[in-house]
Amino acid sequence: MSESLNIGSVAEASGLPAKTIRYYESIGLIRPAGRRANGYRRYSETDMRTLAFIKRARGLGFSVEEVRALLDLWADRSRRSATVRSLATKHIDALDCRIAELQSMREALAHLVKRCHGDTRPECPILSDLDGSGR
Amino acid sequence: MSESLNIGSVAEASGLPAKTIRYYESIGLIRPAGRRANGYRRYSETDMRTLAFIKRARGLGFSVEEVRALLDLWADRSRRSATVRSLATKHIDALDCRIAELQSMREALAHLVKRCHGDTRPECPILSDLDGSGR
DNA sequence: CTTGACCTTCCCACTGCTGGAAGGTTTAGG
DNA sequence: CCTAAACCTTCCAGCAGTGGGAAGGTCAAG
Repeated sequence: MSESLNIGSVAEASGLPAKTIRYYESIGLIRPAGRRANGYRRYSETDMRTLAFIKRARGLGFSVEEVRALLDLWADRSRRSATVRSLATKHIDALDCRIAELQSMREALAHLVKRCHGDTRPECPILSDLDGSGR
Repeated sequence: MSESLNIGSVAEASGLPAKTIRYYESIGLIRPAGRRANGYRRYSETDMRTLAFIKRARGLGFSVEEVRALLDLWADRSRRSATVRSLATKHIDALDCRIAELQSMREALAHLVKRCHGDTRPECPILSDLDGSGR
């Protein structure tokens, strides 16, 4: 067992495109993969777990830099859970911020749409609002 | 009146950085500004209104391409308000989509944070979840 | 006359990939 | 045995939407 895998196999297994894996290697997010005699990258089960970790962290919206920090913590047996928690909490705040921003756009726009007839006439409160001749 | 303005003045008045205004010109979002004898860009009140329009549309989260379409509609006296409305509605859908995405990240992460002690010990449900050894 | 605030163009950096070109390798089928 | 497909490799370029900064021209105040 523990047969080593080509990039296509880890890609499929981890859910990350091969391109993305190479990219992660190029920016030093993961260690350079070992190579076979023919130059192909060789991955282990451990590498696969790392990639799956990254995929999940990205899925929670962590930036690549944050993932880097999480990977360090993951590897650090003497970490404090408080450090991880604070990183996560900061990220939640950022998400809340972004959500609030989008919601306020959404509300403003929904309000304008409600007042637009949406027919064949050119009069449109959406455009009126945008050009400052609001109302 | 109608004195013409330098880029710095329209920038301040419209709220868009001068860099951004030049960028919008370079991608053809706005028409190339006229030039003074010394090569400086020259802007009119009309240009200012256009820039303010763009700024507001961007503030509602419309992409530059969407803004391009909105500008066309704005200039089109025979437009149908239905066209504008449908563009805006599509954008609201996109916002809703993005908001839902961020909220589901937020929820998932908040759930993990709640279960993390956040103390000096290394055990951390956040990392456990990320590496797939959840629970 | 000099200083500083403008303006110009240019090119690079960022985030996080994604696509494509040009080429080497391996494998399955005829 | 040959070919075609499906892998893999590297490198280069691009997306959005700016921001930063270099290197230089211009203009108004003191």
